[in-house]
Amino acid sequence: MKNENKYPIKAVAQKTGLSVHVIRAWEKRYNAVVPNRTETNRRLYSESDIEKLQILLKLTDQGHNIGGIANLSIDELRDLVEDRQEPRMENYKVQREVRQPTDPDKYFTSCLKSVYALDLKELESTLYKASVSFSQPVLLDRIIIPLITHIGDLWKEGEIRVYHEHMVTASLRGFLSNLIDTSKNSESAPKILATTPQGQLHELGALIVSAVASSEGWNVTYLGPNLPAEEIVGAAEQLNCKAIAISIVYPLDDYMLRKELIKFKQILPDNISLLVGGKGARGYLDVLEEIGARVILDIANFKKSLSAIRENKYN
Amino acid sequence: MKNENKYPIKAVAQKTGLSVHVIRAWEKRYNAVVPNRTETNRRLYSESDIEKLQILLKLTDQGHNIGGIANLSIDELRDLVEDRQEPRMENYKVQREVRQPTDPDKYFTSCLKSVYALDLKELESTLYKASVSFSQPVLLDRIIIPLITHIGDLWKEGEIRVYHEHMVTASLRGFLSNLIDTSKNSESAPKILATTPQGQLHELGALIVSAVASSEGWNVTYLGPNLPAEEIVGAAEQLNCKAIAISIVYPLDDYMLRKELIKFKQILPDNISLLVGGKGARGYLDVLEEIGARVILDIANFKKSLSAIRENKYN
DNA sequence: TTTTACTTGACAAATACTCGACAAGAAGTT
DNA sequence: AACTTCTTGTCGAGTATTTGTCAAGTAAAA
Repeated sequence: MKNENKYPIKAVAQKTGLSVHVIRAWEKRYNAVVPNRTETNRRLYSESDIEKLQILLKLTDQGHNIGGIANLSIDELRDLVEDRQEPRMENYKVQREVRQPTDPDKYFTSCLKSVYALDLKELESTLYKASVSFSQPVLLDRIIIPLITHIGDLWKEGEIRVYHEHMVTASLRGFLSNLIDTSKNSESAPKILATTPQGQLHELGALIVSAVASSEGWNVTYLGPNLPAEEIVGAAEQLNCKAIAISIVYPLDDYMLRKELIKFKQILPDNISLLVGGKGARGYLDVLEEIGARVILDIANFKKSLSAIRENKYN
Repeated sequence: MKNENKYPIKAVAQKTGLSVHVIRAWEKRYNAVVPNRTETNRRLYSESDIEKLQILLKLTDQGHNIGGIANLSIDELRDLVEDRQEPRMENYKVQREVRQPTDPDKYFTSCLKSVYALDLKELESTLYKASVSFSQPVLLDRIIIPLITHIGDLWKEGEIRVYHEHMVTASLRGFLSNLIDTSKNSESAPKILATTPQGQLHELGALIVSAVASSEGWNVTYLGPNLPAEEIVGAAEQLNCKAIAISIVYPLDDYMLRKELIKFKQILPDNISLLVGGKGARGYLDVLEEIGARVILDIANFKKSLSAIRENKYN
């Protein structure tokens, strides 16, 4: 058994939500928890000390007076805790069973309709429903990505107005950032940074990339669109990222963007991979080759590159 | 296996957010991290050195005293780190709502720290906790709005880099769009559209506006930044909005923006109110008067205008 | 030369410790 | 209902320890 007296009083206070005053008072008055001390008389608590304090807090919230329960053992305390009602599994089950196997395409067209109608509520609730019915890959591949590319096409052809595109972006951004959920993947997962280079205001591509990378177990930081090369690299370095993913949508050939991309050659460290995707990437193949970037043509391709980088075949 | 000792102390300071003084002090006093040296006695840190320092910093924020943890191994340290993701709701809600340092300022400074460290996870989890502990107005007035204005100031003074500002934007956007939650307010609630005019890429102001309006019971459609006047009005008309809120941050006087604003005079229907806010709005008072816009100076002001419009005293 | 990094020693602010006191509320008594 | 008494969270004063910061002098780099 390890000697686990590792927590100073401040950490205990933060973990339990008690104030340091109260922790000391409980010790002095009732010997609720008597921690070991360092040579210089500082308190050092063990994990079970903390657990006991947590239970005591819960019990006092439930009406017990601290003086009466403080000197009980952990086991005795546990018996006192009223267990709250069980999680409501039934609800979930019912949903699952009732749900009929539907076609992703139906959701897709339904989303599209909402976009035309500028009906945000409808769009979001459809997306939400879809996210319950389908796995994340299906959701991405069959609904969200088609939706985005379709919107992109319509926009280029002038079939829809700018505000349509903005609305979809805003809406999907919210939806996808839920999907990404930074806290999901562990600290130790490899990190990737997603953004678009300066001048590129269309961020949906970068959002897709973020969602895919997240579902592949990466730790994604999404920085929004329109960042200069130095900033992208600076952020990637500070975050210790293994890779940078940038998305280029439009236009197909832009002198400024070309200049912006070339900057990467100078400032990108060896141990960071650069992935470039999006419809617009084709227009810059020569520059991309020169700066040593990987060009991503589709999602499958992107996933492959991710796992290659992860296994250090590259970098 | 390359044992890469390639980071000089300055780089380490930038990556970790610690000062060079502190890094050296930790080495001298506790041998926290003992880097290799060049032939001329300069420190050269490895990646794992940096990682250890980052973990140490996080742990000190979590209440550990540096002297007590500095000589632990990386693995031992990792075990100590709180991976606070699964708040078992029962514990959390009951405890946190009642107890905890109920000081919004603490959350504010804690958020600011996370921004400096580029620690998205930490930032979002702090915001989440704050949203549990405080009412929405307090959350907005005491934490989020100060955070945004502070970031804005730092940015203007060149104290932080562009990617800091982007990170906060991306993160807050996700967070606020949850807060706004389009489906919350009823169909019959008055509608408002929030955005920024063409050329204005800073969207945080518009996001605040959205959050406030939503908490006042409006039905908010957030269209993201950088929309031409025709598009804004077009969208407002199609959505049957009672009001349009646009945010101007910077620069204080821009010819293009002036032109953009004047367009509203031509195309804005009588039954739609135009509200203009943000630090940058002061620079355009003359134009704004001409186009019949309401200038919003602060949040209280904004709320008043909203209820006035709602009651049809105006429009 | 000017800037940056290194070491050492010193200082001051922050933090933790003990003890004692106070006040609001709960519980018991008249 | 009014009055004790008890419980318990909070605070302050005084002391000790911990820790971030800085200055001075030297060495290396630009």
